[in-house]
Amino acid sequence: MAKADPTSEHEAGAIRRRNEQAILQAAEGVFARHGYRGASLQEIARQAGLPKSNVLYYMGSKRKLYVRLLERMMARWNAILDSISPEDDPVEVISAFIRAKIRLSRSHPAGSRLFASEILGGAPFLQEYLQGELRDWVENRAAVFRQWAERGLMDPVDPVWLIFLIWSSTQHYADFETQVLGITGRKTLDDDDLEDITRFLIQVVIKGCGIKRPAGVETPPESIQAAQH
Amino acid sequence: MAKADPTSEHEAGAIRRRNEQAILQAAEGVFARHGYRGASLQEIARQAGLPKSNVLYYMGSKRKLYVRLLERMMARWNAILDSISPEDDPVEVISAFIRAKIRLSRSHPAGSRLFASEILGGAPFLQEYLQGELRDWVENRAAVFRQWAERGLMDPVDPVWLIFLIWSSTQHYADFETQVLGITGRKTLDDDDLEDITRFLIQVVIKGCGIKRPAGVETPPESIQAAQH
DNA sequence: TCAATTCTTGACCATTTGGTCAGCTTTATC
DNA sequence: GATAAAGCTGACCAAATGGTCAAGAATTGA
Repeated sequence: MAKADPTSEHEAGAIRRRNEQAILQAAEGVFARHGYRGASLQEIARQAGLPKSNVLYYMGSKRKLYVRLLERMMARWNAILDSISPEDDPVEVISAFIRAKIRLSRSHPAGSRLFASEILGGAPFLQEYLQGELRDWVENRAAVFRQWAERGLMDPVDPVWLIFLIWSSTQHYADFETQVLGITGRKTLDDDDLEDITRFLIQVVIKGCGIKRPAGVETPPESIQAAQH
Repeated sequence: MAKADPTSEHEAGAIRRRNEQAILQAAEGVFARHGYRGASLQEIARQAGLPKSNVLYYMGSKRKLYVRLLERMMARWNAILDSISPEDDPVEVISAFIRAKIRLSRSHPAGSRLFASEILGGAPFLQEYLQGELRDWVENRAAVFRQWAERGLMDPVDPVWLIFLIWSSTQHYADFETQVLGITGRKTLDDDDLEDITRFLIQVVIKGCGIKRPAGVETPPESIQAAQH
């Protein structure tokens, strides 16, 4: 007797898709919590509601499963990393980036922690990505920031340190949620909290780096109001 | 034949102290890299240059060893968390805190990562600390920040989010060193880099939160110059 | 000097690890 | 309804895990 109900889905490969999804989700949590070595297929299988053999059947090996999760997270990442040009409004760009980053950490907390765990462990599987795509992206942004600084649209801060500042502070609320909750005594961080945090970070970064709108911009859109005061 | 040279040291307990130190140092690195579950006593023993049995002889169990490392790191932590009063100079206090935090992450990177790994894993061993000492400390600081805001010495930002911002950004350079190095293409972060980062963070936080010196302060000390511009 | 204490470590243990595989059942295709 | 393909999984494996222990070696203190 099959445990899964033979419901509606009739498309080919439906079973595979459903089981893979269950495994990926379970694995993301376990890897995030215990790291690559500390995670066990047994626990992943249990959380996915499947026997261990079945996990191996779909994923091949622990390593392949892990790499697949990393790649999925990097893909989400890349979807955010749209490029910018020196002609863009700095206030708008920085605000949008902070917002997007927080939203990503929020919508995929396990993936975010998985990434953090990988980096903590020395990034054995991500060296290439860090030194390739991500590095190019950072240098691209840094170049634009420098042009903004030259045009007086922001203070001449080191663009790389600025990027890392945004990075770390936004990441923090996903990766260290336990710490934030423990210290604040909350049970969860709700959407209002996140909105507060987002506005706070935008305000501090924009004001702290003296980021200005280029001449000719009149009405600041809603999303940035917190940054003016 | 003993492997350790029977040199100078003649004080009682010298052997124990030396071996425990070797074990603790090795273990800090391994736990930081692989997390509690992922770390193996075998590897710790190897890095300490001792047989596994010897590690157990000194530390009792994996769990005890881990807890001991956490406590050691928390003790270092606590040494930084000196209390402040509303009469202090906000600029001075914030700058000193950022500096101290960076210095700690810098001087004990493995311990810092160990802490991060513990939090990522849900802080199973640190719940008490987070909800006790650390929470009290945060609330204490938050109260002072609020008074500063009332006296117009800083913007009325949420003090808790400010503390977390400082926390996360300073921690980042220890925990995510791999990422920073990979992306910047450096081999190491030297003292000059760290000084740059420190000044940048101090500047952004102080300017970004509109933190001012109280009336009556004339000459800003060297350490803060970067924050004025 | 000699007994007491501390230190050292290989052998060993039960359990868990990632992974294989053969044989089964279910689903898809014509 | 038959054949093929995909899905399923318990039994099994070698290796590694945290931990115990006994017996000997080195150090200490009187």
